[in-house]
Amino acid sequence: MTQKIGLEHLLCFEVYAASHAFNKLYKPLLEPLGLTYPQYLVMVALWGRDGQSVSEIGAALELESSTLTPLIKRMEQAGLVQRQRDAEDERRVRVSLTDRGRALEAQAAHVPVCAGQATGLEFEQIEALRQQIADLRKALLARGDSAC
Amino acid sequence: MTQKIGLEHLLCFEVYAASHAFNKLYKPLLEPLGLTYPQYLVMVALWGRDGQSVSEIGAALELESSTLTPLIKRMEQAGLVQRQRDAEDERRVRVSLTDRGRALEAQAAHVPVCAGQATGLEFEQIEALRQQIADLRKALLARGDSAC
DNA sequence: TGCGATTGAATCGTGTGCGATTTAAATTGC
DNA sequence: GCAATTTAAATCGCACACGATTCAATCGCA
Repeated sequence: MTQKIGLEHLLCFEVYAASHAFNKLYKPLLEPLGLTYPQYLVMVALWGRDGQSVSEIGAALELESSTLTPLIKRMEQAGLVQRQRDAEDERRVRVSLTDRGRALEAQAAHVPVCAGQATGLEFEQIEALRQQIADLRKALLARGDSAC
Repeated sequence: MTQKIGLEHLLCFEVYAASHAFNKLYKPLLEPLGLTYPQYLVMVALWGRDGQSVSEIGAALELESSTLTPLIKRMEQAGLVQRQRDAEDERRVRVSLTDRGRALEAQAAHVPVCAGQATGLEFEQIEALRQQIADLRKALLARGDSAC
């Protein structure tokens, strides 16, 4: 017979649980900044390049507009970003940082440092693991359609 | 200055995105079984040991009762499990498989095989990566409270 | 024995996530 | 130059996920 597989042997479950664990770790770090974890990722994207469109942010985060639109609207309500239609292409909505949003970058500088420490890993180990998971993610997305 | 960090260098983001990628991969595999991914995890737990309480399932999956209660109720509606108060301790709710729920195990046997193939990794590589992420998860949960 | 503390589920409110659909704007074909 | 198609956001419905709270059952201990 094929070996019965438990949760403790599923890579997918480990990734799922690790994702929740990161979320729990970030929550108290981001709460003082008034950010949720996905909102923090949007901020990281915008700190890297301001004025991206919703779909560009979606490409960077691998999220759909149906997820991002309400999320970004909440960030706009919080005064962190501004949304405006692109004059060149009225279909696009550009998201740009407010002064408050820009100022938050300095206040959030410690966040990735804290998170890195919490992993209990050295920088090189983190990077190596990150790369392995990045390769895994690419494989999953590529072979997702070719079923089995 | 401290190096500005982008999404492409954050381990947490990679895990977050990989979790979504797994979800996308599993969706078409589980759809024919009438299961969502978290529901599938509950089934795996119950196939391993039937009749667990909500909190035991929660411990295995690292989920709260506020997440599991409605999820399991949906599974009950679908006729996969049955919920009943424990006679020994009326606070506990035991979740047991129905015949249909038990029968689903055979129909789902290919799921982890398909997922394994989609990773593009050999069994030993999967297990090695799984172990690394398991260690990471434990570190994150352990150091979460000791802030920084 | 009795009662305060603890435990196990459930409930509630908020915030993701996504597939399907809709709407409006831009692009393509002919 | 205009109809058909494509593209970008937004909307809608559904299903997690969690913290805070509630409620009932059990436990602990004087």
